[in-house]
Amino acid sequence: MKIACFNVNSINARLLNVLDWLKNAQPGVVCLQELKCEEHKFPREEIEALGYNCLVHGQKSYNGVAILSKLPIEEERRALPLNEEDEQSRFLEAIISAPNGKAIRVICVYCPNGNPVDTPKFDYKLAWMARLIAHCKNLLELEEAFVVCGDWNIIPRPEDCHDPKAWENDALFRAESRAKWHELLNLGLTDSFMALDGRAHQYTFWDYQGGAWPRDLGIHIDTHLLSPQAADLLKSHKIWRNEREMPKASDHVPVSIELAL
DNA sequence: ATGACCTAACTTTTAGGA
Repeated sequence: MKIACFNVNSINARLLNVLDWLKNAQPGVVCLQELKCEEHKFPREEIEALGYNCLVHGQKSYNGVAILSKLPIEEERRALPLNEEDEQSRFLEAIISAPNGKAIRVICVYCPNGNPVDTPKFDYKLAWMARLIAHCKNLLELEEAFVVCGDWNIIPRPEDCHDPKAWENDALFRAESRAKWHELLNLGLTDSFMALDGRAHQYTFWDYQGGAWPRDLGIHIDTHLLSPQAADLLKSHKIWRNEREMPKASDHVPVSIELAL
């Protein structure tokens, strides 16, 4: 089964791109970020028509996440524990039932950007990541298969961008942000990109400005983290780079993994 | 030429993105 993540930068502005990609890629599960709409404005009928059950955690204008699943899906939570009062829709966790009687937990994340770094936005980013780390630590104790995927808003390595110098004081590349990333991985999670590829300059986001796409000046910030039980099932990892070329493309491209499930 | 984008919103300007 294919599990994908895709920051769509408005689901309604991106609907035709998303529907085309779903038909082409045929993922079983998709975690969407940056819906930029409330649940009642989510294009549920069009997506359900392709065979997906939709869990939607929307928000007016900003943020917003969803999980689409061809298999039965049940919501677990729509906020990180101890963060239920968060006004920003950035988290959605569900249990997906496989036909063989097995189940997999899927967590969709849209981690905070955190810029500018000398403001409360950066503190919010780091505190949000700390809560996610605590939650993943608890989930790992269950010794079950789970996948956390989405837009991390963290550039893990210098080679995950074109010019590390240009990013050195940005919230996405600051030492504090990358330390949180390492802390999360060091719990015992597997980054599917690093496990199966790991090459330099394999970007998942290119800014709309400055000809970033034609010049290939991107950053690698979208990937999947897997519990050991999920990592045992990991077959492949793919960045759908060609999607960035499409008319009206999002600034992110879809990323998918194949699990033996 | 030192700029060049995109989106939602009580739209004619702003906030946010990364």
